[in-house]
Amino acid sequence: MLQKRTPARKPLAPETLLEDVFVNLLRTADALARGAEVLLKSTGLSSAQYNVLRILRGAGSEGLACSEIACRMISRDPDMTRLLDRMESRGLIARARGKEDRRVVKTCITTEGLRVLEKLDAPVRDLHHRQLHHLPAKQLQQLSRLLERARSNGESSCSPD
Amino acid sequence: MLQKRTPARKPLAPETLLEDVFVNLLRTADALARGAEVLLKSTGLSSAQYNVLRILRGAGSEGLACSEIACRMISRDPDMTRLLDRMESRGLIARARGKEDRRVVKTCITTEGLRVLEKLDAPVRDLHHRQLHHLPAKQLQQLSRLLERARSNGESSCSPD
DNA sequence: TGACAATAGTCGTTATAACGATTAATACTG
DNA sequence: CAGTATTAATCGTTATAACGACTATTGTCA
Repeated sequence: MLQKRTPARKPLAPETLLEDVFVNLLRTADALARGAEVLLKSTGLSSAQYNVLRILRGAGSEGLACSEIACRMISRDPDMTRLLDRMESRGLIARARGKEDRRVVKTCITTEGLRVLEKLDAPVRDLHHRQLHHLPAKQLQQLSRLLERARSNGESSCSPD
Repeated sequence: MLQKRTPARKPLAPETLLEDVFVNLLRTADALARGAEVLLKSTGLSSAQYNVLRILRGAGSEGLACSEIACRMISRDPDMTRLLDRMESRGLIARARGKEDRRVVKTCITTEGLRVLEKLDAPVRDLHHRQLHHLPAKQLQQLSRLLERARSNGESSCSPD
């Protein structure tokens, strides 16, 4: 484990290493996200809307508060209200004031929302496969683990899906 | 190298592995990008504008065509014209029609743009350090390499900075 | 050379994002 | 139990992004 096996793939530039990681992360994320947006465009969903639907499907039938959705999202949206407004007007979600705490608004996915989501499940799996299948499973796990570590610094983690 | 040393950090779910990578990539990128936006907010630059300035500083003094900038950007912007409009009106860049091919518009960074950029150099390095210093160099290199591989599928690579 | 296609960039319009201030309901505190 | 702070969500406004259609310049080829 400690034998000198660094393959010197890059000249080990210590100054630009952090920046390389930063840029590569953003570039790769943008490339993957763009693929997803192309796929979603046919349904008229933005990736934020798709993400909300996924979160609501994963949550129980009792629904989630606005702020809970916001904090579970992949890319945080500062104005959940109007994002949900648009989804409600398309019939994808339903909202209702909470009974106990009348400040909160519980949001649920509708059957229409579920239907739209289900039609996307296979294409999305397929997309991920096309995007990432050229990496062996071991490297995918390594990557996933490193990514989690990378953001383990300053992020308030909400309870996962 | 082939001895059974998988530490079983995760139950090796083969179905959700691709999705995990996808979500972790987007989440981590968002976390890092948000830090950068906070830093840039004091200067009034968006991250796209900052990225353009970096690209133009890296390019020679002869400037770059609109489309060249677009294709080197981290997150592609579909409307370079108005992005550059705003930067020009703030005096950060200068534009001029090409002499040989009068279709192209060459864009250069101004001394004002360079000044703004230089004031950000140290804070940005510092930010990257704060965001990522908890990972040892070896893991950072691994991560960088895996990210490059991950997007080596469907992306048209422009000449790097 | 003259028609047609390709390329570079611009612009009109609509929808969305971003920022801050605001309202409403609940929790705390003396 | 009144006053203040906190929390949840909404709204007004401005700027930006997204999507096409459009103009101008250059290349291609019969």
